[in-house]
Amino acid sequence: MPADHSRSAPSWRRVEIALIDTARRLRNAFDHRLAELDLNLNQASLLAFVNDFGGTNQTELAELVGVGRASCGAMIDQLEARGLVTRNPDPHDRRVWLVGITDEGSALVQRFYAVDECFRQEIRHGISREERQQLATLLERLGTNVDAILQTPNPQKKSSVSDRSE
Amino acid sequence: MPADHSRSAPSWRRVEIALIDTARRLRNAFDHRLAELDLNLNQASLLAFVNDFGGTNQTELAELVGVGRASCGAMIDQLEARGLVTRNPDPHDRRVWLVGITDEGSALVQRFYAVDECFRQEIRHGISREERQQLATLLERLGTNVDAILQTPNPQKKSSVSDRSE
DNA sequence: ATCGGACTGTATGGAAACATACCGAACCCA
DNA sequence: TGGGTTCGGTATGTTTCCATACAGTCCGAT
Repeated sequence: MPADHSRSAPSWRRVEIALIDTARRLRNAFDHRLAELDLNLNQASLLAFVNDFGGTNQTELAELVGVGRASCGAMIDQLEARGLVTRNPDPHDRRVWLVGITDEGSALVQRFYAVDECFRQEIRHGISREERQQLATLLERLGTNVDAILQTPNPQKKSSVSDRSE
Repeated sequence: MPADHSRSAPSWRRVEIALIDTARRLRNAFDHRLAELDLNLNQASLLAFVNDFGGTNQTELAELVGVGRASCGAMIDQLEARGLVTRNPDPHDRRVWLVGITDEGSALVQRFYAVDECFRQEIRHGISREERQQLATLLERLGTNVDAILQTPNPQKKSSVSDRSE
């Protein structure tokens, strides 16, 4: 536990780090609760997306969940092996799989919703709706700034040969 | 990029998920910038802690940075191999290493501070000091709730064989 | 003095995610 | 009708982290 932070807040350790740290613990707590369903948060998210949206290809799912295409494929492998989702060929494009939910998967999503509801209730203890709204707004703006940075090549990169064709 | 979220906000996807997602991108952006120093965020944090606090044992460092002891040891191995930190025996306890910073490490921390300053400035674009303060407060409260959950054994655990003796 | 418990650091195996490279399929545009 | 480009999915290797188990050390109770 990060309990005693008497020496843990030097000048450089500010909100951004706290956000990353809180998110990590939040994810751990989420996973902890979802262990009951033998799912982690990403798997549960994927499952819920498939449940809500029906036939979805893997690349889109990867973007929605926030992982790479390879990782997403591996996740689908696992869920498919457990009989929770199915891969159906897209009649219009022989490259893509349309991922669909099974009855069993759908049932598990319902249980996920229940766990999620309970979890969220505990997490939000002492935090008002307005505050959550503010939080969402701030996160949105932060995300915008972050994306701007990620799209910047880099101030000065020092990775060996900087081969830029233009 | 999570760009087009036109279908990415079903009923269950709320603030908590947005927080985790934003934190992930924030971390990526941070690492992206720190690549210039051949450091990731955890390494930089560790280095800064050692720089600010001097002789610190590994377990304490692990808690401060927010990783396990084993991971922390591995990180220190790397930093030590690069001549950025040193392991000195504790005269009072032969189990512990007191991790100290080298001149080279201290110099790198200064560069880290510079990168961090610049990064933070970009990240905070359009976000006022009061809003950051609010954000910090909310994160603090969220963290408290999360810790409460993590300390709860679990509602109903179903982890196969919960063997105690062997 | 010594025994058991608690703690520090390390070794090991495994999970999750990424970046990269690749193959086949689809698309585009002459 | 071709040929180059783009795109979906997968294979591969690496990185990072964790959980567990272990050896060495300290400390307190007896």
